Amino acid sequence: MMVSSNPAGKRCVNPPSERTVERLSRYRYLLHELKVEGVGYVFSHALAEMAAVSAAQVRQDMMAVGYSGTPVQGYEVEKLLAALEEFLEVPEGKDVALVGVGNLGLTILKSLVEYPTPLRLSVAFDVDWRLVNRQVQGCWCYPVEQLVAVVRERQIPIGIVAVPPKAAQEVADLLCEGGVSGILNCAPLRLRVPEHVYVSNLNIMVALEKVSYFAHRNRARMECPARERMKA
Amino acid sequence: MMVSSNPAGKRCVNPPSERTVERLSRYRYLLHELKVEGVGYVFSHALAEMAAVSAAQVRQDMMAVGYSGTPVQGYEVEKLLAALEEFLEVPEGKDVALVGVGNLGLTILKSLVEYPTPLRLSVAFDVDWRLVNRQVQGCWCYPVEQLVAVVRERQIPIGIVAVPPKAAQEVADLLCEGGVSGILNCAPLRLRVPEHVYVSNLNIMVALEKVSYFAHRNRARMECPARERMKA
DNA sequence: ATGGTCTTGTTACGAAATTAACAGCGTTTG
DNA sequence: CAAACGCTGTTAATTTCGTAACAAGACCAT
Ligand SMILES: NC(=O)c1ccc[n+]([C@@H]2O[C@H](COP(=O)([O-])OP(=O)(O)OC[C@H]3O[C@@H](n4cnc5c(N)ncnc54)[C@H](O)[C@@H]3O)[C@@H](O)[C@H]2O)c1
Ligand SMILES: NC(=O)c1ccc[n+]([C@@H]2O[C@H](COP(=O)([O-])OP(=O)(O)OC[C@H]3O[C@@H](n4cnc5c(N)ncnc54)[C@H](O)[C@@H]3O)[C@@H](O)[C@H]2O)c1
Repeated sequence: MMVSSNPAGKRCVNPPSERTVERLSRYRYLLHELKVEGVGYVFSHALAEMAAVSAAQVRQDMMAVGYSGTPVQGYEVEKLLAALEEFLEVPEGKDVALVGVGNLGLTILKSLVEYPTPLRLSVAFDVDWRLVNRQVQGCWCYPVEQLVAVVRERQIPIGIVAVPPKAAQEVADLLCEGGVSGILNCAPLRLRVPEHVYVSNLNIMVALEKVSYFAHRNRARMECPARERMKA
Repeated sequence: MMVSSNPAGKRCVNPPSERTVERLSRYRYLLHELKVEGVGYVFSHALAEMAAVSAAQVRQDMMAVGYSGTPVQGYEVEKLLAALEEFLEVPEGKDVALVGVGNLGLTILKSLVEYPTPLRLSVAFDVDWRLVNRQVQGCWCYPVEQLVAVVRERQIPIGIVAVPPKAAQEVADLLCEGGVSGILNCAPLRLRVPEHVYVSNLNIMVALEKVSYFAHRNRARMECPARERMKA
């Protein structure tokens, strides 16, 4: 028994899926909120309610983390939060580089400073001379020509691509050359990167069109006996 | 044979999953790009490459749409695009209401006007008196007090919640009272809505933390024989 | 103390989604 | 004209995912 709780090599057993990690990230945020509110313990079904998942899902996810709660009192908020933070920990470092300080870039920059995450947006890059060589929201903005050097020097492991689509691939190449191992891509195209670099794509429009589709569909569900969904 | 191609009641057969609709939305964008570039035909594996999915996945998705390509030439870009647009069509209307014209709201507003989608951001709402009763990016911004009336009057089916977390539930209640059937929620909490209202949550931080986790994990994959991924 | 009532941890099952395989059919080429 | 090739449409298989069910354990009331 007691899987996935070996102190050192935890990440070789039971590799969690992307979905699982997404949920763990949400749990972490919710637990942070609970801690701020002074809540000491939380049940799996309460956490499930907050995260819009099932209680069984929460418990199974906790199994992946390796944290055990006490049967009747539930999970101790602080302990579980600490366990999650350790599980999501990045040995490589918590620094993030933002490329493209436009509308979206600035939004991300601003929201990262107030979001409770170990990740820290350390540096930003842009081509616009009006934006570079100055502090933006407590984050220094370099000209993009210095990207490779700075990212390599500071060993920044993660980059955010928030530039227009035409410049996205070029910027991604620079980030990879600088040695990042993960990229959050906000441009609506597929980035071509070396195999060891992980890429996640973010597209608000896709999310919006999904809402559009299912909004209509859900309303018409009384005339068409689709399977039940939205269980709350 | 020939499933899911009944002209009128298409959406009662083979209900597509959320994942499927997300992919269809991406295909639609990619096909739009191809059309602009003057490309006439596209193969399933080419589209798959662009969308970062498998060719079999593309073909199966096309089956859900009900569009058939020609065996050797592939899919006709314009025809397939039209089929996708018809499939994703919303009989209720294409109007979207944005609530909260702050950093994120403005970003969405600006990017929606240049993104090729049938959805149109018709109206915006905010509490800030400096933002309301004027045009923002070609979109009129009302005070939030008029939300229910305007949304109901214009029968707007979709709302975007881009306000601070503390105001999110309140705003969602107003949207539901106005009669929307779908909400894109950008606040990091679960909205409580009537059962017939579809909600999709968007959280950039979760995406970023996912990148953080798997970035580290992928780089260490040569010492730990995880299953192969990122197949390109 | 002890029985009852809650929880969690874990296993097993069912559903869903992705991948693989193959038959059908234009197109093209010799 | 025939035959081989290449891509699609569809079905089948596999793998992944989520849920349900249940044994074990802590607390509480009596
Ligand atoms: N994922 C989404 O849902 C979503 C939403 C909005 C925007 N976007 C995308 O995000 C990207 C940025 O959008 P935006 O609205 O912030 O655009 P923007 O024009 O406001 O900002 C782009 C910034 O990138 C900078 N830039 C341009 N070329 C550069 C280069 N080669 N190197 C470094 N910096 C460079 C520009 O100077 C500008 O500051 C676009 O690709 C857009 O499609 C995505
Ligand atoms: N999903 C993400 O990844 C992501 C990223 C950034 C921000 N956010 C979230 O989006 C929301 C907005 O972020 P932001 O950076 O744009 O904040 P912001 O403060 O810049 O903008 C909020 C806007 O909402 C308006 N507002 C406040 N209360 C309102 C009310 N009751 N009715 C109508 N309007 C109201 C404010 O006047 C302001 O214009 C926040 O909940 C934030 O957490 C999410």
